Amino acid sequence: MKKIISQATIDRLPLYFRTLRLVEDEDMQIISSDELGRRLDITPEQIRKDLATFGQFGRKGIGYDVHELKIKIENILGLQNNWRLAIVGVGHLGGALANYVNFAPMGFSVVALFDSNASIVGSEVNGIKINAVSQLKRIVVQKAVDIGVITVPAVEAQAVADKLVAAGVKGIWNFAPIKLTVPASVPLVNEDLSVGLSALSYHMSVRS
Amino acid sequence: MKKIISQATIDRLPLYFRTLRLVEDEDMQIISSDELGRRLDITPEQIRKDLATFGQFGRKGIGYDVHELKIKIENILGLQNNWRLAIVGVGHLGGALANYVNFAPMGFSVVALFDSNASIVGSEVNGIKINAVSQLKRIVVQKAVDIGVITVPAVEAQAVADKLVAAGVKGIWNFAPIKLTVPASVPLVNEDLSVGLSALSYHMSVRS
DNA sequence: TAGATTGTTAATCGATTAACAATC
DNA sequence: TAGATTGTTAATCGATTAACAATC
Repeated sequence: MKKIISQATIDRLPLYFRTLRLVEDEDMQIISSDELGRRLDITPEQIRKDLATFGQFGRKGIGYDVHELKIKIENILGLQNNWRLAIVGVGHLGGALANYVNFAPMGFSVVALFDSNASIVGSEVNGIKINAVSQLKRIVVQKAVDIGVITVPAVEAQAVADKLVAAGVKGIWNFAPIKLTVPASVPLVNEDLSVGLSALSYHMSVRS
Repeated sequence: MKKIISQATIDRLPLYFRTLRLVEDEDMQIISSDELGRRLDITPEQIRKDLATFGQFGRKGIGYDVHELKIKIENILGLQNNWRLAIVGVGHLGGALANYVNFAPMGFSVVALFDSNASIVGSEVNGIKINAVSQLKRIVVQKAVDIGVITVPAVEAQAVADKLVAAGVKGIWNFAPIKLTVPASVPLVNEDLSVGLSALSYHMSVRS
């Protein structure tokens, strides 16, 4: 599974995955690139190209087996690993993520919460206890956390990232609006809300 | 301001904007593409290319005026419009966005909340009253809402989008994991958390 | 068979990187 | 002046689109 897949393709795979889950629930057995494309506003050529990147398992003249393709994409994305998340920073956003219902169908589960605010340490969110950040390393190891989610203010984010890396997480999902520096061995994805909102503002402006 | 700017460039502008705000706070007057690039992990060539898209206002041998560039990017992105947001769906995520502190420095303000759950209608979040969805059109007009933020479950998202469009919003920011159909005249930006998290999963998998 | 649809190659398009003249 | 740095052109790289043979 070491084949290089372009980031653009990787970013479309979860859309295919989600749609395949939906059509599987509709008891559809086979789907064409055309139908999949219609449901996602992506050209069928693009979809076939993306899928061809990691093998050929469509049937000419027929289409793709929905279940088989779903499992295949799940494995390409590594979702079958059932990654375990720890959220650092249980403010409004961290709390919302601790309750986020769309993680489960993708195989992610939140197993630990951390906050530096002593007044909320010890309480629970969605049945998960909030721990002090001082306990981060111990609990990350104990709970076998794979992914650290950073939802602290920007000024604290780098320190949290450092702690997560030291504790041995395998990846970081950062919501703080700041550039983080982590070892190349630890994949980092930034979820920057200001980017999408600014793009929206731009498109609204040029149109008026 | 009708010049076409590539989406890739548009998506980097908010990063430049944020960094310029920071360095302005550090009382830096002038910044080079090199320094800006170092702070963002973007090559200086890329930055100069992006900025050159909408005019020339750097000084050769010197760099860019921090304040001037900040204002320029703010105007390109249309942030000076001080867009007014309405959030539809005050669950965990909608509630978190109603409290999100990073909107204000970019000129966005949340002016209305809506939810279909009668048991929370009438209560307040961050000092903003939650209204019934049945009041959406009236209140969107009354409060001069520009942007509709969709944080309802996927199955309800299209209906909410239709209502927002009918009420006359100028743009939609969608957090529901589903493809929405809106008129081409209404810019739509999807904030899909599963994309980033899946990409993280992928990178963690290929590395192990 | 005829119609449908994939997988793949070739063509096009667009974005990034490199290079460097202009100039502060 | 010499050193620094922009703005722009050219070269490269990568992604999307088009076309179509293969084949169910």
